[in-house]
Amino acid sequence: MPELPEVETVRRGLLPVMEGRVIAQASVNRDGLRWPFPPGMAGRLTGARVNALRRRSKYILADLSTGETLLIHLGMSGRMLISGQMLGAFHHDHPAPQKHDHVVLGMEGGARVTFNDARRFGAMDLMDTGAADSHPLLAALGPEPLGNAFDESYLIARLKGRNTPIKSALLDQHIVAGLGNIYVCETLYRARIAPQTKAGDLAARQVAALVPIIRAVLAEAIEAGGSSLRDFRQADGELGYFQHSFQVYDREGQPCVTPGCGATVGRIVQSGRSSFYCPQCQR
DNA sequence: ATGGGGGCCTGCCGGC
DNA sequence: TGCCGGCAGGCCCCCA
Repeated sequence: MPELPEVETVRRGLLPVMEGRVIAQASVNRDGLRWPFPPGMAGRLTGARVNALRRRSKYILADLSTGETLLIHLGMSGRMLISGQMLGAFHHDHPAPQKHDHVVLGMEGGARVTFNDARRFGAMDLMDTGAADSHPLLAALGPEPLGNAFDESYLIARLKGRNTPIKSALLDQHIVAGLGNIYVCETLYRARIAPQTKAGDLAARQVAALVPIIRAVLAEAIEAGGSSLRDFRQADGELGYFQHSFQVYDREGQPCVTPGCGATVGRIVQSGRSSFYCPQCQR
């Protein structure tokens, strides 16, 4: 599921129940997910106030009153569920525990945040807040695509001479942090660039054009997520999954949506991942 | 350093 | 109905 827009949507959904609130009781139902949890994680979370809830790339970071920061990564199948809180006009009681509920944060005031992750590719870790930027998972990340450090000259410099397909380059979190398979497909479709094109073969103006397209694709998805947040207040409390219409992703065999194109969306596999693209529009 | 492939896990879906 | 292969929105690690 979660690329940058989905993670940002989860963060925004968690804000009203977590930011400024104390974790009254943390409970952990297994030793870890992708990696073992840090020693004594439940105890280190219990009693801590969440001073700020931030996002870096696809990671959610909760700065705690204890001087530590909680890192949360949703992996492929991680979900956050809020329960026991007045949400709009509806009150959500605590549902029965579900399979794969791994971590439960009981917040002061009665809300409950449950981290469920079937495939367990997700992660949680704790670090000193002052050293958060040097955490192994964060230290080598490229710039935020919606931030000032990501601009045309940066991307041109990073892609220059690169022999890897542009699809792989944009998926590389060291180059730009937060894009995943869906939004790279959508970006290349809008940019009319074939996913197989070697990154270093693109003209500077083509690379420059990618920057505002990446920003727009992500901003539109975040906007769609915001709409889903308003809807979810009257739905079921599960954060982060929202209906968003894609132009090429997962549309293999369907007609290209570009007016007058008439071609059929294709799919190729690059480094083990599906790339959806229009063979007519994307060159 | 760069690029490609394997592996981690479970669930779901389509075909037989 | 059941079984099986293929697939899934992420990311680390190892190899050439």
